[in-house]
Formats: sequence, C-alpha cells, structure tokens
Amino acid sequence: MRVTIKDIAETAKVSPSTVSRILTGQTDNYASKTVKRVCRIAVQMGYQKNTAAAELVTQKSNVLAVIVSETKTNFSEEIIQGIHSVALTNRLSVMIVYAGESDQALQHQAIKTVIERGVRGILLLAIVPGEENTRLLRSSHIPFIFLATALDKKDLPFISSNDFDIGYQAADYLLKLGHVKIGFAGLNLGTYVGDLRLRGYQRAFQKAGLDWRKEWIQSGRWTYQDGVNAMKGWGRATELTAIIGASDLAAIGVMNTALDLGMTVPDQLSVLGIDGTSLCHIVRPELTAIRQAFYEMGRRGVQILINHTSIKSTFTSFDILPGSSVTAPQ
Amino acid sequence: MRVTIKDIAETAKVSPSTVSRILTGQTDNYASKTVKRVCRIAVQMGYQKNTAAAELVTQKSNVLAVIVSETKTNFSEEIIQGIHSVALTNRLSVMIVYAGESDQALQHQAIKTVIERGVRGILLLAIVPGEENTRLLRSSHIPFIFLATALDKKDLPFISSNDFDIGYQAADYLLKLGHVKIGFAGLNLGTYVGDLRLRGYQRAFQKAGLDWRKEWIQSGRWTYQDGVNAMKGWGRATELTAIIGASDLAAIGVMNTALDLGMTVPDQLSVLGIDGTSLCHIVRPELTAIRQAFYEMGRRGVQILINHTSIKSTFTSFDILPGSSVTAPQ
DNA sequence: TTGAAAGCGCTAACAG
DNA sequence: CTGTTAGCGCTTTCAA
Repeated sequence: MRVTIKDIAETAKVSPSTVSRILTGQTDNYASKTVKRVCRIAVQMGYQKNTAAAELVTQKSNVLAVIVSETKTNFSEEIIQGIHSVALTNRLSVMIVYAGESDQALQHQAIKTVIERGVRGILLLAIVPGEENTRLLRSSHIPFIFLATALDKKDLPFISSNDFDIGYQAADYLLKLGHVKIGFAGLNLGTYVGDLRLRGYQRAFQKAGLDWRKEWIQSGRWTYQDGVNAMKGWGRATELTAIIGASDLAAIGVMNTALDLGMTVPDQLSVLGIDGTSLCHIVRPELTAIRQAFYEMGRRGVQILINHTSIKSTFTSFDILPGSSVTAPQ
Repeated sequence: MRVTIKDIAETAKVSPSTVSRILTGQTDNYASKTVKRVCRIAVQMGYQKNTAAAELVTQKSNVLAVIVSETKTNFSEEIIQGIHSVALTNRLSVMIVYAGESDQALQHQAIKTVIERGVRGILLLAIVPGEENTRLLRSSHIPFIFLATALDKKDLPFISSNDFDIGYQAADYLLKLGHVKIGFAGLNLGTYVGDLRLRGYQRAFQKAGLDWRKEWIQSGRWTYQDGVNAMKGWGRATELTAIIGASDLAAIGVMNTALDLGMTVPDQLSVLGIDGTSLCHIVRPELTAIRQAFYEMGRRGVQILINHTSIKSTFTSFDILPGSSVTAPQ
C-alpha cells in the first residue's frame, strides 16, 4: 500500500489536515519546525500524492487534453510543443489521445475518455467533428478549442490560419513572379479547409485577370503520395511552370517526382509548399513554403483555455519560408 | 454540477449500486427492463462517469504514461503509434508527458507527475535516467520500461535494438561492398548507446582485418546539424568513400552537405542512415538505412507492462531499408 | 497554530 | 434481483 497523508500524520503526531495544508504549500501560519518535520517525514516515507483523490475533492484538474488526428500530419509536433511550453509554466500536465481524423466512433471514444477524466481543457488538433461529438463536447462544459483547422460551424471556436488567404497568397506569390500556369496538388476538396484554399487561389487569378484550368487542380488528402500522383498525372511535358503543394509533404512529393522525371527544380518547375515545417530544410532543393504559425497556435490555444475569457476563433499569421524551390519562370 | 450516479438512481428509483453495476456492464442478474431504464435515463441526463472517483476506489488506473525525450528524435512518433495500437485493444488510454533527455529536474517532474496519477505503467522513450530518478521509479512500484535506448544499469529493463550489432552491421554492410574508408557521423560518444555503436563499427573493421582512423569518427548528438558539421569537416577532398550517419537525420545532413559541396551520392560517396524512418523516402537520393523496429518496440513495451510476467530487457530486430544512397566504391 | 469532521463520486462486500 | 453500508485519500470549512 502506498503511504498516505494519514500515515504521515501519525508518525508526525499531527492531524491529516495539517499534513495536507503543509504539503500543498499553505505553510503561512504553521510553526516552521512543524513544517520542516512534516516535510522531512513525507520524504522519508516516500510519500506520493494521490492525484485522483485530490481532484475528486477539489473538483478540478490540472490536465489539458490534446486530441490528435491519427492522420500523418507532420505539423502536430510543433503545435504540441507550443502547448507544452505554456502548460509547463502553468503547472499543467498534458494528456495526448489519438483519434481518427474523421472516424466518428474513434473520435467519440477519445472525447469521452477525456471528459470522464474531467480535464481542465480540450485541444483538438486537425479534427473535424461530427454532429454528435459536437454535442458531446458542448454538454461537458469543459472549455475546448480546435487547432489547425478552420470549421464552418460558426459557434465552434478554432485557431488556425486563414485558409482563404493562404490559397490567395500562395497563388499571388507565384503570379507576381510571373508564373501564369500554376498547379495545385493534394488539396482535400470537399473539406472546408481545402475548399477555402482553392477559392483563395482562384481569387488571386481573378484579381490578376488570368484564367486557371480545372486540370491544374489535383485533389487528394494532403499526403506525399498525393503529390507524387499529381505530378505523375501532369507528366514531364506539362504546361505548368509552378505548382503549389497543399502541404509540405505533398509539395515534396511533387518535387521528387518532377526530379525523377528528369525535370529541374526550380528552373523548369517551381514548387511551393504549404506549412513550412522542418522538412523544408532537409530536402534538396530546400522547399520554399507558406509557413504557418503552428507553435503559436499551440501556445495561444492553451492561453485561451485557461484564461477565463470567452473562447472565440482567431487566426494566426503566416509568412513565406524562403527556400530554393521557387524562381521566376525561365 | 455534473450528473452523478446518485442522480440517476433517484430518477430511476433504484439504488446507486444498481446504477453503478449496470453502467459498468455487470448486467448479468438484473431485470432487463431495469437495465434498459437505467441506461436510458443515464443518457438522457447526460451522465459522464467520474474517472477520478472510480480510480480512487478501485485503486487502479487504465492510463499508460509515456515519458518522451524532448530531443528532436523523429522516431518517437512510430513508437507511440505502436504503443497506441496495443493500448487501444486493451482499452487503455495513453498520457504523454515531455521531459528533457538528460535534464534530471525536468525528468523528475515528469516521472513524479505520472506516479502521482497512479498510472498503470510507464514507458520511457529515449530517456537516460539519473540515480535519483531511478530510485523514484523503483519506489513507485509501478511497472516501467525504457524504450529505444539500452541502459548499462543491468537492472533497468529496456527494449531496444542491440546497438553493438547495429554498429557492426552498418560497417560490415559497407565493408562487404568494398568500402574500406568509412566515416561515422553524429554519434553521441560518452553515452552507452553511442559507445556501443562505435565498438560494433570497430569490431567489423577488426574482423575484416582493416584499420579505421580516429578522424573518421565525428561525434555529435544524433542531429542533422551534426551530420552537416561532420561532412564540412571532412570536406570535398575526403579520402572517405562511405559514411554512416548515427541517425537518419545525421545521415541526411551528411548527404545534403556532400551534394552542396558538389559531390555525387552514391557514386562518389555512399551514405548509410541508422533508424530507417519515413524521412528516408522523401530525400533524394533515397536514403539507405539500418531500419529499427520502432513500432514493434512500442507494441512490445505495452504488452510486457500489462502482462504480469516479469519485466526484462529484450532486443528488437533490425534490417536494411534499401535506398539509393549506397553503392560499391567506384 | 492546529484538529475534527464531513464529503467529493464511485465501487464492492455483505445482506436480504 | 436489489439495497445498505463503508470507505478509497484527500481537502476544507468550522471550531478550538
């Protein structure tokens, strides 16, 4: 049996309440010799607090839950680091639970688990919730926020980039360099985020007074393989002079496939990623990308959850991560 | 206030114990109409179990803790997936806590947190513990196991590859291809794992009746940058015809730097990684690597912790992940 | 400066 | 088939 507060109380010849108060730092009005004695005995006996008991009585928890999509997104690590950085300074611990991206049953399971633990807040990473899970979240009265994915249900709070702007800026960046035939690979069309990015892209063309073509858009699910497939589809003789990857991985898929086809990047084909993760630096040529503020999303998410202000959606900024995979058309 | 079992009991006109039993699935000897009624009411009232209370009374938890090194290791994801796969089928949830790799204070904090939660088991990823933390772990009486890092303290259980063999096989593979001047970049010498890999490498040379040189070994801390630095140090005119990276990232650092220096890979220089993570596929040329069984480490780790057999150290196997970064010397 | 006592929400004997 | 009762380990009034 683990040693309890009561055991300490007995050996220290004080009451359990005294031990409790001292161990939780309320030493203000205790004789300092009592404090010292109790602490010493606690250590000697190898006392470890029982968090479950404490949480039960105080009715609050110091755990933040992060529900992560299982999908191979390589940016979650960065977000989680942001989350940890703020959690640490607030003496919160972090519990990470995996769920499918859109498998509602798995999602339900994950959400239920963390609600039953009475966590202090819930951060949902790249998760798109169904009706029922939305209800479940709401009914828990636990503060929650979605990260890295915008949602079209207006009353669900999220922190993400403005995906319309991302699409717009990506296309605009290439258009301004002089490209006019620009592909878009790996976009998950039919999702809110995917559609927004596409509309941003289209808008940039419209503003430039140029036309885009349907066959320049190759949808997918943000993956490396989607980039590969798109590029294979367009082939070596493509009219495109620049391609936007819907994610870093998709862009790298495009780039590698282009290289495999014997094309040169960026001279024959410019490739622009979206995300700006560490992968950009380790591929050759280094990937130029729209860099999202993932770390910041994590930080801000926690801050919003623990400050008892109202939780509303915000956008984080993004910028261009310079690389060597984009140039003006030759 | 959240709905409790007592609330349900009242509206259903039964006792709390009845509700408890039904909700925990002990419906065997209950009138099925009672069961149905109770379940219906529970759902209607939006009941969510209070896990803290349940764990307090049953004195056991369904949480596995994973303590992860903050160091930029890119294989932890694979291990964690392995952990989750087994956890899921055993209805265990997983809590991930970050700690420094060798910052004993951060480690202590992390270990303490999970012990205080009374978790079911502790998995430590790429963590090398100090004396005090070892004691702390032991004194908790919670089963624990180290993953992906061998330990020289014989009584601490771990699951990892045999690092001596890895070093040996890596060198042997290149020697058998005909290389005789082989570098080793990014090894963290002074650590148990780093030293073992080096000894394996040396042994392979000895067996082949060949000599290695001190300047062929460039130590570091497994990072990309260490690979870059090592290759910069050797320079374009190096006598080396093949290089082993201590990790995939280190190998990629070597490879990219060699390319930047105008060398060709693998013709002028073969590069072999250690780890075999997904990065190998997205770099060009694709990285050939010693592939460790990370997913399996995670799976086996959980199985060992939850089977109440004795917990002892084991090795997982490794193999060669074929790529295009290694060839016979030209 | 300290203690007594109540109770958080749940489970599990033991009783009927 | 169901209820009564006790108690997990902790915190926190209230009282001294």
